[in-house]
Amino acid sequence: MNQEALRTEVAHFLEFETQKMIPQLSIDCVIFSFHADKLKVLLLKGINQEKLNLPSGFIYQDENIDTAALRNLKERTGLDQVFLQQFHTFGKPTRYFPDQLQEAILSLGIDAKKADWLFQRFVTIGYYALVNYQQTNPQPSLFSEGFAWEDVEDLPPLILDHQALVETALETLKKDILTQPIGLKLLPDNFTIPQFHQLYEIILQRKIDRRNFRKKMLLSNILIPLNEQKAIKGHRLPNLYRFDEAAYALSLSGEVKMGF
Amino acid sequence: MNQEALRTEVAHFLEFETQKMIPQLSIDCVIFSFHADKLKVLLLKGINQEKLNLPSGFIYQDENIDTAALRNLKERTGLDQVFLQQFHTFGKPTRYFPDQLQEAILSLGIDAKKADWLFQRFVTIGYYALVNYQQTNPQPSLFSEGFAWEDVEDLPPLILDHQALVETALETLKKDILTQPIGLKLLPDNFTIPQFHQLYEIILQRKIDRRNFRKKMLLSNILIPLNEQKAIKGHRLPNLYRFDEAAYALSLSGEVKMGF
DNA sequence: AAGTATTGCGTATTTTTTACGCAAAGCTAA
DNA sequence: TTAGCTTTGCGTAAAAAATACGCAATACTT
Repeated sequence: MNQEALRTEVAHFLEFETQKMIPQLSIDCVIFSFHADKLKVLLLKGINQEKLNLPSGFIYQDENIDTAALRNLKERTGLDQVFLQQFHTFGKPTRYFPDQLQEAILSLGIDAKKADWLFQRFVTIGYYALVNYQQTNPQPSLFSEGFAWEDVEDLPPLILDHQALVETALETLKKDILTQPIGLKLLPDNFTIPQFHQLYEIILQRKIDRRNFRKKMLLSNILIPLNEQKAIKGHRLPNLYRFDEAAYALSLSGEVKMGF
Repeated sequence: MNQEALRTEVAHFLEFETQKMIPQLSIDCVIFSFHADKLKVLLLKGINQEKLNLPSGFIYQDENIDTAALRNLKERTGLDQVFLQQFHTFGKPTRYFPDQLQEAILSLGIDAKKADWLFQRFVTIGYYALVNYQQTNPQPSLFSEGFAWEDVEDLPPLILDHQALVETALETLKKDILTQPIGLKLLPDNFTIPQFHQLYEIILQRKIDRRNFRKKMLLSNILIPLNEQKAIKGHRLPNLYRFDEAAYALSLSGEVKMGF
């Protein structure tokens, strides 16, 4: 997008959209996917910014916050039916639009008074999404000029407290692994047990004996064998499975194990 | 408080305080305590309101949201060192100050224009607190005229979505029981195993064999026997214990059990 | 002194988790 | 062709945790 077109869009946003929105409150999305045996998070590159940022958005006055999060997610990924969970709200008093990005906006020739709406302190509601890497088609947002899927175990520098957001989202993912269909939402439709195993090791952040993992998953009856193998070079071919969604849901709805 | 004094206070709040605060964003606290073998939640009675409400508050522009929650909690309970956890943010577009309370405010002779700040849509950040019933000294707030500790299992009608807030807080409490020192924060300093057991049954919402509960807790080493009994009529006297806080903390910090 | 209710302590069984051996399958290199 | 390497798939055994439940001790009531 060229400078002039950007200026027009930003000016329009500040002139007509912001007045329909809740001030000082935003939504940040931590969008996870699983690709090449790694857990990835979608990041955007802000205009004139070195550091990357999470996709963000605002809330219309007549809009439910969950709906706003879904809308933002759709704008950013093109996806309609997304697994989305609120995980935490962040409200340090120093949460402002990054300085460099402020300068970039103003240097477009935007009315500073209008831009003030953006430059106030913002409290942000964090959501995490689980998406299928293959089906996702990321799009940069108004204030960004590119995107990237980054490995959660090797994140580049992020703006503001976005690093903390990702970490908190990961903690939540860890807690939710027994109660949410995380495998179903992150893995491709057809997957192997080793892939599933790898995903668990990343999320739980520890080694899990692969033979015990396999046994437990097979006994739980949530896997439907496809009688096909995945083509991989160098060794025995792993079997492909898909989830029995009903059985998966059932195995999750069971009471949280509490030691009693 | 008489009408005139209330009018003055509300007018002052709207004139001088609201302009230092984040608009359309509030904090609601679900304050739990344990008393007479029941889990209680602190509720306030709004002026002219039939239904009860949770203690609420607002956030100053230069204030961390967690700090704001603590401040509100202190104002409402007099407690300084409180266990407080954010659990969810609620944002239906129809979250407004209750109609009857709006009328009550306006009937004081408050400038309607000023009062509009209060009557906007509000998104609210939910926190839950665990307090020691004995040490708590609840105080009604600006817009309320009384308080009550109500049994979570038998709640009276609440305003807006406050019922949902309590339920979500309870769900969170259930999830947190293995990772947070819930017994320590809710039980009196000296307590019996049957009390602890009762608390667990209420939070987990199911029967737990009392003999297995006792065995597990004693083996976990978090209980220090006091060599005293609690005086209760009608049967054998239960032993009193206090928590070994370090051991309790240690038993919680352990990895979440995930079945692997 | 008998009856009732609750606490404290113990044993036995079942279920779940953990540890780990080993053959099968597919590729590579000699 | 075959030996070697790697990863997958399947199995057994031991350890740990959860569950079920019997029963005596204590304190009050009648």
